[in-house]
Amino acid sequence: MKLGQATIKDIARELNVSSSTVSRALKDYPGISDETKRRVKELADKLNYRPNAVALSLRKSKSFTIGVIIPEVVHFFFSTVISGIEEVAFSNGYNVILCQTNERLDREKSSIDTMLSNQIDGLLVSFSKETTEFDHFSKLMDLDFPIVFFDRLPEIPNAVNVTVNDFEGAYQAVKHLLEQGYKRIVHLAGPSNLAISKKRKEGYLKALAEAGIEADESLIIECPGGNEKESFDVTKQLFENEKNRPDAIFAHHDIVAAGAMMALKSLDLRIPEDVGLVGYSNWQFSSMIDPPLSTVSQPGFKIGETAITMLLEMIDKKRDYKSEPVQVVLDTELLVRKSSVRI
Amino acid sequence: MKLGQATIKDIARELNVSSSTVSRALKDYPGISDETKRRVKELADKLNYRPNAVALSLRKSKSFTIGVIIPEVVHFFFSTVISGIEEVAFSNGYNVILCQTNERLDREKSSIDTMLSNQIDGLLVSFSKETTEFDHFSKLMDLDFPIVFFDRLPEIPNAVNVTVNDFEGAYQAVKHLLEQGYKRIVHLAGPSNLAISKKRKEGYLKALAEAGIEADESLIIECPGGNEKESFDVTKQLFENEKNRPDAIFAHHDIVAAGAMMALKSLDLRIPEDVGLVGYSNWQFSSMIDPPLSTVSQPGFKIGETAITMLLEMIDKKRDYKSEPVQVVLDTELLVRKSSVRI
DNA sequence: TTGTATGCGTTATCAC
DNA sequence: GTGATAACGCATACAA
Repeated sequence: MKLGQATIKDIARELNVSSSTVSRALKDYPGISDETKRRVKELADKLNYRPNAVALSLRKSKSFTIGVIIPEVVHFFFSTVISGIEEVAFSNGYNVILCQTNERLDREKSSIDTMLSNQIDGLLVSFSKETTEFDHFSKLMDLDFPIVFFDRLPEIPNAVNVTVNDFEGAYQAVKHLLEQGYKRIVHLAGPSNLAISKKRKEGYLKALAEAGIEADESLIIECPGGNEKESFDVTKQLFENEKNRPDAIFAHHDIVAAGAMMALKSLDLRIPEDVGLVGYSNWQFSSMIDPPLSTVSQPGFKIGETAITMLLEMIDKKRDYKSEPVQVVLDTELLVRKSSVRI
Repeated sequence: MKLGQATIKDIARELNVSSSTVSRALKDYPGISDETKRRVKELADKLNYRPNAVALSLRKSKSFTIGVIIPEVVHFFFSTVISGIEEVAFSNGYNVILCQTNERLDREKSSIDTMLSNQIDGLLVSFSKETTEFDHFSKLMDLDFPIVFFDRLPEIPNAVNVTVNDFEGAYQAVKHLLEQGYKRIVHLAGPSNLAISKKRKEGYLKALAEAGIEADESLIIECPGGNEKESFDVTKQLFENEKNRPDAIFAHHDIVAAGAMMALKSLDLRIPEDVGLVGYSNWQFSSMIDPPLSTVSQPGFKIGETAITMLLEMIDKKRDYKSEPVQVVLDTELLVRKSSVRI
């Protein structure tokens, strides 16, 4: 702070009343004369009085601030989630403190520490790729501190969380490819330590199994980096050899799909005629590339909205999430575009 | 807050010393016996003591929190800026409170109010498209409240700000198109009330003038919405008629360029052979579309870094920005890709 | 209808 | 070396 902000005391002094009177007048407490109220409010207005939220936090042991831990802000999906969080927070009078971990565990831990120092009322978390043990979260949960996880699921019993149905999303995507007549479908998978990656892989496997196709482990390739270059290289190598060449790709991520698409083009393979392609996440660019990329859309904004709504309920103790833990699973939507339609 | 956090008082009570002693011991003040220090620190550790930043804020009239006002989080450029801000803030022990205005003035004003209530130490602002008067900012600046504007420049004398050289960026882009032999260059411009839009238009005009080409007002079309659909429609109409058809487009924004690209394709015009295309901002998708889009890249991360670094200097009064106002202008970079290269 | 006293957690000032 | 006290801004239990 910096501004010579007027306080309740200033108003009280000027009006020759006590600070309690001013405090009560400002909040329309019963038992204050209309005349006093009028004078107080008038002066408050004139002095541009603004309650000091910090003092209030201290007094009430409540800060109306929630912390958000996110791996990377520069990520279409996450920025959408943040947007949803911010909307609901704002309209409920809450502030949002944002920390990005850059996928690092130490950042995650120290960010949480700072936020706790700042007396946040609750925490929304999508933890880092490095996070494999969850003590720093479960300790807090044991103390009844409100936490809602989103997108990435911790291995903590009864953790309240919001995710999308990754299994179903992947299943639908691969089923769609099969219906289009593709047979040898590659899966460019995510880092195997993330639950979302596992779920997507399982969905892929289920669709194959249902179609009576035996899964070929050599067609499941991990692309943990999630950048174009990585999947470009992987794809190029995989499709170079004409013999027994795959005819479709299900990528765990649109960026990965984009890299694959470039690799296919560099090999003069046509999409969707020669190779079908489906991504994941519906990044903003996906509809703009050529051919437009089929993808599984995750409701990022809604994830954010849902997560913070639940968090606020926990904070206000409107619902007892302790006795009735909640796992919300939101539906994905398969967006069929040109890259996977050949019939 | 929520956790039954240990306070200095708790430690004092348990150790039968006064809170002042504990406070001093924890901060290695001189004049405290090593023995006491040891005992205090040990217990603090055991109780997982964490200083209450809210109490500190109140005491010190300083919150180590800065506010960020941004039009939209879901915007590649802005998310990059936020990322830069967050990095520097974190490493300097500052928190970031984020508010998005959704390009609305009322949101902007009320967000600032809440943030001020929360005793932020300073403000980073990219104001909304609706903002045409700047009293709500200049009032604060008159009171010496630290504000740094970025990307969008307010009409306030001596406002400290960080922008990119939009004039030069646009100039380079159009010059490049001219060098490639394009002659009738359309400018899909941004909202005319934003300084950045004006600058880009001026750069466009200068490049034309230098090449001895007279500007044709009918080739400058405003696309204030900045979405694909808008520019798709505009472009389609503009290029439908073969007679006197333009042969290049300089869009104020990659999304706008993407819409234009789709329109050109729908008219079976080839890029870059028939029509050259350059965008602005280097969105993540720009390198992945077909053909890859030439664009003017803005150093978003660096803008964020620079803006907050200056803000922290203002807060710490390391430099007197009042007597020596600063306008930092960062360079853009023209990324030449396929969409604009025909020779 | 209004005022007084106290405390939220911390630290600066003065005292011993 | 250490302790008591006051203050940051506000709300509230208790008095009057």
